[in-house]
Amino acid sequence: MKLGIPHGEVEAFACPVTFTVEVIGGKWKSLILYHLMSGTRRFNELRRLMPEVTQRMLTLQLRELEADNVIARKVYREVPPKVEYSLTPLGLTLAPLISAMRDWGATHEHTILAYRENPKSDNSTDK
Amino acid sequence: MKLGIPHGEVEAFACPVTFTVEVIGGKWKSLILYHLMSGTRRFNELRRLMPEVTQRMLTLQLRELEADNVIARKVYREVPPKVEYSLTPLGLTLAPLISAMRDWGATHEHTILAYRENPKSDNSTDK
DNA sequence: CTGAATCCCGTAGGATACTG
DNA sequence: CAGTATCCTACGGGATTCAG
Repeated sequence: MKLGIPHGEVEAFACPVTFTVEVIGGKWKSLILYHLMSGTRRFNELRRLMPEVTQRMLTLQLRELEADNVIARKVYREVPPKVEYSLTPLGLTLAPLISAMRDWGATHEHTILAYRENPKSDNSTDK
Repeated sequence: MKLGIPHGEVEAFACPVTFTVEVIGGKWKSLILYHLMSGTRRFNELRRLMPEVTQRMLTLQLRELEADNVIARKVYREVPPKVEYSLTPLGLTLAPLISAMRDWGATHEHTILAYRENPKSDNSTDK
């Protein structure tokens, strides 16, 4: 995910939070990392785990994660081809974060979905 | 951030991770939450804390967070107007997550930026 | 001061087809 | 099997102006 930082500039980000968002902030990156937390996965394995992601987007996001050294891509020169993706040591350090995201979502998903359906209308207290 | 779920459908997401991404996955949402963790902030206060965010985007993302009951918006009917944003109890539960993002970024930012400049070229081990 | 309203654009992301 | 290669569109996001 590109931010407003000039290309090729090794410049400190305004805030570390912003940097983290840049690394795992893609639409599918967190989910990819989550599925890799349980072990090495082949390309089509990931596709099956995430049916909503198109093949193209999966490839792109995998490449971005690879470019940040968060995941490793290992190609087996066989027929048929085989490619395995796994977390790098750096990627492993993200595991607690991804787990926290999963836990938070599991805990509050229901409440938030309900709130969206029926938001509080009692702003009257302010008036 | 919209995902491929039909509007108005209170349907469980494929994975809680995806849901969390939807809530805090906007380009600036995590950063907004981070700044609200240190206390209530006025609109222009947030603008000053995040100069790269345009006024329009700040407003939009604040509204989305509000719609998910993650932040609260309190309007003081004065002249000049005054609006305060703060974390709701639900938003507070995100604090550990945001902190973890900040810590991770602070810890690994340098390494990753360096890696981007000079990625490993020794894929030769596989061949 | 805190927005809303417009206008505009780049690109993230989707659908589909083709390939080593 | 694991991708490219195109094509296309929606929306994220910027700049500017107007308003209560």
